[in-house]
Amino acid sequence: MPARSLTDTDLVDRLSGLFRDVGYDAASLQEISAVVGLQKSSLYHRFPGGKQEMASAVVQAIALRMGDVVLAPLAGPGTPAQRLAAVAANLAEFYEGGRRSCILEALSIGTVGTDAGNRLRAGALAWTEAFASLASEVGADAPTARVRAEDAIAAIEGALVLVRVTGETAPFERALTRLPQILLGTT
Amino acid sequence: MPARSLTDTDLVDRLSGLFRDVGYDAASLQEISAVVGLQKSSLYHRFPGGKQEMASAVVQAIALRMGDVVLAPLAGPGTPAQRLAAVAANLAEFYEGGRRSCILEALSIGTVGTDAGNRLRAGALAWTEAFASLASEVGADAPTARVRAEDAIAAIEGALVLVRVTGETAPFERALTRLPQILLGTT
DNA sequence: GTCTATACGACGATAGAC
DNA sequence: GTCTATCGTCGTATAGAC
Repeated sequence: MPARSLTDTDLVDRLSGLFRDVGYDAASLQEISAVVGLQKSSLYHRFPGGKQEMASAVVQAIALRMGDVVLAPLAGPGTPAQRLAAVAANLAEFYEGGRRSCILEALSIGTVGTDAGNRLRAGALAWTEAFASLASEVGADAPTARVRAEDAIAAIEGALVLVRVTGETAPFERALTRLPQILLGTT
Repeated sequence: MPARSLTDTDLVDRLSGLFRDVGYDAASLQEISAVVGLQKSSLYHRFPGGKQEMASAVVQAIALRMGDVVLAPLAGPGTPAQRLAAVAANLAEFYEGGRRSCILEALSIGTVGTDAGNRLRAGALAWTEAFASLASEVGADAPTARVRAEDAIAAIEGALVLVRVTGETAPFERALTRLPQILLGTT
């Protein structure tokens, strides 16, 4: 089989960056082509389903990435607070201090296909369950744990929106700082 | 002067609905034309600056609307808690229980022009100051008040994102319920 | 002020050479 | 697997009749 000029990983990474920055509909194939360094027809060779399949692959890749960023540290050793601190550090890096958008938000509006949409929902659910599981660990009952998890994710997502509108990153940094309060009930 | 088949208010209201639902780039002139019931050329008569001017007008109109929804009740009579409850009720209606997106989020991604972008930032600032002013009223110092205001808005925006992805409106309702805690420090 | 008709470039997507 | 070249459609925007 002929060599790929770009690994699937690199390809999807660049796609992710673009979709996170401009959303689905504003990401034209022309711009995608420029960003990844492949002609449009080559993109269709990699993604026969076109732009919608690219979006779907991006969501899948980021869901996988969130496994490393969120799920893995939570399953690791240390106290709940220590593990959550590791997650916060990872999130700060993943969102580049709040300057990059979340795919949950950037790809949930517009003409994205059902495939990517379903994967987005699944990703949100997985994230929620991971956070909820940590809350349970420190004594919260199931409904409370779920509420805390959703509130924590909402705090992050909302802060990212605020940062994008205002240009000020402080709200995002605070959202990460407040994670223990929201999730563990630490005062 | 010839009669308008549609008032400016009605026109912009319908534009707002569409932009809130699909964002800027996915709102084609064809769809806009169908939604407002005017031909594309008539839209250019009303908005010589094209789609970007439509988006700008939408942001301006919603900023005005937020005056009634948020600023006015906060300036009215009653205790801070009572006034905030009125705001929460208005927000529940404005966002239709979480099923409609916020323009701050829907129009802050993609190829929206600088005009709409500047108005978005101004709107976010006005909202922040209104909330911060309420927090000050119950004893928070200026920096704390601002932090509380931003956290409150982030909680709402994040909940709206979560609702759009998952279809569950509970996080949004909780965000409104928690407004007093976040903003007034009520436990 | 709204309409029909149209310009024309950009869009997503495909064909076929290498 | 990537490329050049091209398809047909839809995008924003305009011209000019009424």
